[in-house]
Amino acid sequence: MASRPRTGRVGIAVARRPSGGRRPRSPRGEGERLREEILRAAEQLLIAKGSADAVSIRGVATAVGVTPPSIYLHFADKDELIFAVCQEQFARLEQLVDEASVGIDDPLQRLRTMGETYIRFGVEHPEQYRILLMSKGEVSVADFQDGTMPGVSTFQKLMGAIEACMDAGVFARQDVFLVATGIWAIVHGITSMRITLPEFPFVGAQVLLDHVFDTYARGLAP
Amino acid sequence: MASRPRTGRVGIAVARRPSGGRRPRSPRGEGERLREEILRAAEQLLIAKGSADAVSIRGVATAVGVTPPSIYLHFADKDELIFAVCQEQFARLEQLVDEASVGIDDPLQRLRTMGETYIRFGVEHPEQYRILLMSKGEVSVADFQDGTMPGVSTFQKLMGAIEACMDAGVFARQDVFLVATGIWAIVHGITSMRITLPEFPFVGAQVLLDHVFDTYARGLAP
DNA sequence: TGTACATCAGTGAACGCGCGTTCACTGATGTAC
DNA sequence: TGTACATCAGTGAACGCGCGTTCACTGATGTAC
Repeated sequence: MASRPRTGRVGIAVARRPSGGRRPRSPRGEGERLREEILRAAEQLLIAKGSADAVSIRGVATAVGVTPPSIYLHFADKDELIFAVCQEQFARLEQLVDEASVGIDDPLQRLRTMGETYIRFGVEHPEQYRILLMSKGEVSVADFQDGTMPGVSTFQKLMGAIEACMDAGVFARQDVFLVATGIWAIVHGITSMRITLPEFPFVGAQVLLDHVFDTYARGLAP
Repeated sequence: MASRPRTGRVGIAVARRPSGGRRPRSPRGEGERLREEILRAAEQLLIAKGSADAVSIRGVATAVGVTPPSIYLHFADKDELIFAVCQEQFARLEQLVDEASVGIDDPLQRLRTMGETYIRFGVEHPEQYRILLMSKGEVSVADFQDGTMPGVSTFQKLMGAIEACMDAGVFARQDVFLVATGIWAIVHGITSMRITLPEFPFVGAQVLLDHVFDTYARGLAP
């Protein structure tokens, strides 16, 4: 069998300070600036490397232009840093989907747009999506149980759109939560398939999405 | 924020030789035995750890009862070993789905059974499934392009079942490949959702599967 | 106005660890003559 | 039948590396008296 690098992470060029030099110290009282810069660097590295394991404290520190111990001024340990990055990604996905659906009156069209936006986020940010919803342990729903479980508000918007479809007589009336869960599973399936096997859906991405959406909508019709 | 281990792999008890001691040397001419034992140990470790990164050559060697360099008698490097394990998992999934569908005459029922079997494999072997179809780079379709792309025969059986549904008048006649891709995306979505967010589908797993399948079948009906 | 002191935003060096991989070797078993 | 030799299935020790994390520190800036 021909052997190429697979597990190994090779040849990924990684962000460094443009200057290559050391970051100037924040003025007094603005130590929190560094926290932001660390988050940005960690996010970028996560995208470049594609797994939390492959992101190192040292790598993040170098990218920011600071020494490794400085990271610990703002995050208790590596886990807390990775977790913070993931939280931000969740928020971004939610915001995009929320924004996309406003102002669309046709409820079926609104539903379709939400799905398309979700899938586009996944395909355009595959590493973030992978960390968020295809990874093990790095971030789990349980981490959010106390307080703000992410996606709740978006999931509620999804249920709202479905209910609107029922009100409009486009969907038969049935358990909205069940329908929403099913639709999310489908949208997640398409997203995740396109991320893992980008070469696979020899049928075009849009063709597949339209087919699945139309078929499912037809199945949900009264 | 309360901090628990997330990224870190902790406290996973790992297989060792039952005896704890050293493995007896294979008799002459049967050096290939070790290859099998390495594969079994690597598979088990992959399941226990949940990522290829977390499986080490040294760990595999210890589990087998042999020294690390012995691994290199049978595999060129770590990537080749991980890849070989994944190949076996693919074959197992295929075989299960194939076996499950034989002898079921009702084409719609056959389709449903294939999907259920697929999902069950995923849920019961979450780490293998993750490596196979939710991971990055560890195994890619391209690796199989030369020769036997995995899943092809199973995908063809899926198309066969769909075509039978069309012949029986249960499905409207349309592009079989497109329908098969869509169904696979859906089944993959449910599987992957149940693996990543086992706590999520507060609706029961079977309820969700039935709902999605029935809805989709209805959408595909003439 | 001058100065001792506290605070802030970091640094430098080191810790112990596990990793993939290589290299020269060993000792049992079979084979040729 | 005896023995030199080849082969096979491994071993032991070491390589250089990058990792997360800790610890004592430094030097600039503000504040109290």
